[in-house]
Amino acid sequence: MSLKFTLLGFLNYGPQTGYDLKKHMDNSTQFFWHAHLGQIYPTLKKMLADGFVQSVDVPQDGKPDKKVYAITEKGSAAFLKWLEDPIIQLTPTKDLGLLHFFFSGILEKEKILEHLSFSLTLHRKRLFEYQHETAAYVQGIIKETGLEREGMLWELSRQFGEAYERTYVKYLEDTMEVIRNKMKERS
Amino acid sequence: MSLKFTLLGFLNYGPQTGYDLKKHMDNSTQFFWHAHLGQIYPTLKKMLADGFVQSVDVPQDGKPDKKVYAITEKGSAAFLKWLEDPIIQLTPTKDLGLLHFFFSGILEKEKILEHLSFSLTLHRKRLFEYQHETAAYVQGIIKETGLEREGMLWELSRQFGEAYERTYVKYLEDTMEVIRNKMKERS
DNA sequence: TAACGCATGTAAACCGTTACATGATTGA
DNA sequence: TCAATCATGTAACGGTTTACATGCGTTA
Repeated sequence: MSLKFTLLGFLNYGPQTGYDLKKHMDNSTQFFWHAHLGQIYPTLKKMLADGFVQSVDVPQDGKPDKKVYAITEKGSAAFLKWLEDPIIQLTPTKDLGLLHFFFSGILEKEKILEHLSFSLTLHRKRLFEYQHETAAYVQGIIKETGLEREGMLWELSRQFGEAYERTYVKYLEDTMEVIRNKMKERS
Repeated sequence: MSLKFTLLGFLNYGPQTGYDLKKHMDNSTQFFWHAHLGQIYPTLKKMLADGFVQSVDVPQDGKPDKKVYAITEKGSAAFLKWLEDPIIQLTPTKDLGLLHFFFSGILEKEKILEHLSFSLTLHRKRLFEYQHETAAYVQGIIKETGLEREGMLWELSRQFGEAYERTYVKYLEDTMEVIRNKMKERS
């Protein structure tokens, strides 16, 4: 249900192919909504059948044909309706790393610290990505499109990601200290 | 695949029914791993068939019969193996609220602020839950079980939830200020 | 008396990932 | 020459939610 609105959201900026949509998602919504091509193509097909989008086949030479999708009146209306209604529930979170940590009581202290350290590496890397690659991409798109108002929201969304990873990194650092200093060795 | 390990993790503390497992999850892992009974029962059945757990039927009066599951040697070994291997990838995040915000450029400023304010209410409530209900539950379970080492990890996991919601609340407050002061009205 | 808690389960529907299949062009 | 990029799609599988079905006891 939400992938549909994600796709409508991007198509609302202009006509694109499924392949383009995937790339845009990978560069922006990736960190709060992602999808694989194996899900995107069938979803677009269904949206076409339901009249939310139209499509035009564009032959290309040296490359496979493109199927360019554009949002319809019906699609626009459905998207606007979705935007105007508030999101009234928190999206349930899943985090394998935390689950793993939660159950780690039977492991040795050193092993727990090793796992936390690995997790820290991953989150530092992600934080760096937000601060550099993602930040640059957002600025690039803003200049390209000239969409100042939208651009502000894109940049603020990126800032959430940055704040989240900053918190995660700090948490892992602090937690490692606590485990190191306060946890007893296994008996 | 991960629900299996979640269930093994709880069964590792002692034999329980599917219904018990659901309640424990709702009170602890809920915020980083959750499941419905409609998924838990079939998963336990499969784990039984695969030899990871055993079960005993316990008749009760005035209440339906219980099916109490216990972890087996094979289950223990599989769980320990899972614990010892590091989690080498970040779990992809989904957050409908952020997705919605990301695409809100065509809404009026007031509407965006309204949505953010609603989200803020939800996150403040969740933060409060972490600080009170969840904190009390964790302390209760630690006293009940006397598991000091495990208890430390349960409490640290709760603290992640608290830190996360604190960051979220601060982000929403700051973001509302930015929108209020810096965003142009729709032209 | 209506709702909630206890307790189990199945079935349908839906969402999401991975693998398979095709095939030319471009860059390392 | 190998990998990546462009471009589309299907199929199999797996994970997740929701609805349905049952039924007694307790509490509001």
